[in-house]
Amino acid sequence: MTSPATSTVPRRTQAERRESTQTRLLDATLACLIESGYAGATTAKIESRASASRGARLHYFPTKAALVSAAVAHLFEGIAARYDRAMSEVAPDANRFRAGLRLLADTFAEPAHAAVLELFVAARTDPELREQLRETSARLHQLVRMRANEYFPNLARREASGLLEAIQATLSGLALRSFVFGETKNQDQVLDLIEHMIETTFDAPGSTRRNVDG
Amino acid sequence: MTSPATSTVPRRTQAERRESTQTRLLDATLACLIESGYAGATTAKIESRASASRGARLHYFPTKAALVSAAVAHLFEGIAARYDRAMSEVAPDANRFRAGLRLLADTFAEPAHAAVLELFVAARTDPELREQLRETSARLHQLVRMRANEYFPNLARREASGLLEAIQATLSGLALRSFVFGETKNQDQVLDLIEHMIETTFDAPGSTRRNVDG
DNA sequence: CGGTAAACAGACCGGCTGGACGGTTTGTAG
DNA sequence: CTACAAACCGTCCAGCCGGTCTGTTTACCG
Repeated sequence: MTSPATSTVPRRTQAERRESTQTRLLDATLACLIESGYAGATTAKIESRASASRGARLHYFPTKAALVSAAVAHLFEGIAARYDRAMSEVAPDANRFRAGLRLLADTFAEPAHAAVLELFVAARTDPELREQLRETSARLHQLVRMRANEYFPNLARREASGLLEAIQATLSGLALRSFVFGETKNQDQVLDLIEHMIETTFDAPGSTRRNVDG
Repeated sequence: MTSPATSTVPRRTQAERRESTQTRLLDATLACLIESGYAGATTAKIESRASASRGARLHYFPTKAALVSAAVAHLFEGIAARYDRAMSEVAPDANRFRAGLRLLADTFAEPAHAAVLELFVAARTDPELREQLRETSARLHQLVRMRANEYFPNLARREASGLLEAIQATLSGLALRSFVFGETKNQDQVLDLIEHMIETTFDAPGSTRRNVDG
């Protein structure tokens, strides 16, 4: 752009280089987290995977905590975006509650959630990381709640208060087992069951509410 | 026993010393796991907490993996025993399903379960530990299922198939959040809700079953 | 252009972790 | 009471992890 390409190097601008290196480092951090766990995600591995030098990483993230913190934000940003997009793509004619539940289950099942799991468990014994996660996870939770209220307004009623938390807990628990042992055979069965239970509870004639669907 | 107590030392037998040291090491391993997480549970910390020397630990557990493996068995043994005892103490006159659920929730909330969590997550990226856990956790799961079938036979019916897994997943997910952030305020609310949902689903007049209670 | 600062590179070091290993104490059998 | 084995002790060492630091390249501004 600013000068003729005298060499094979594309001659990127500073902002481009900066952005590229940072993103590579953050993505590499998450990949290592998923692949090797929190303890196994050493700075050397991350730098190597990101094709960045020790100095480069240090230039942007002076400490490992800073790197991981930034990666957390990066991760939740991606999860929120994907979740948001998936929710808005739910077919309006189909059983929306069912579709929404499956979509949520899918986001909990994707590999990126393994990184969330690693970070949560690591945060249990790391105050600094915990505070970082508390804030970021609260934001994500609020997004989920907003979307849920928007798509399934009846879930916001007090009779169903705690239902969203219960669903998240269940999906989180299912994800834990599947991540460790790769057991997915019971997953659909369990999903069908809780779906059935929710519909029975909140659609029953004698119940306080008519329908969980929006 | 074999000789007069010439000194203040109780003069323990070999088997006693052996048992004592091993138990101290295993308990210390679990305590460190709960307190510092898997990565933070170093052999030095464990030895120090167990008041055992490096050599003593090495004598019984040649490697850290051996120590952790033994600790896993020790842990699940304890959990199973406590769980078993708690289940058998459920008052037969009270609402047994409700009591059983609360009891199960309690076992998931106790600190020992934090060690389970650490081990599960560590096992995700450690094949050796994973195999060790798979077997042990399958045994525990089977115990829970047996007790559940024994106390609440209606849960074993096919209409409720997967309910036990769903409950375990939910409690596990709730425990995760509470261990990291210490949030317990929503816990009772969620418990009430799923209890209500289960009763509504399986006690409803139009339902296939009458009562979840035994 | 030329100079400055940002982006990047890699050698170096302190600290820690876990294992090996020779030596010491304690229990028990003959 | 003595000899052997099990239980136990603590130092040493190789390897790794993460951070500091000095040097080099690249982009941008005047």
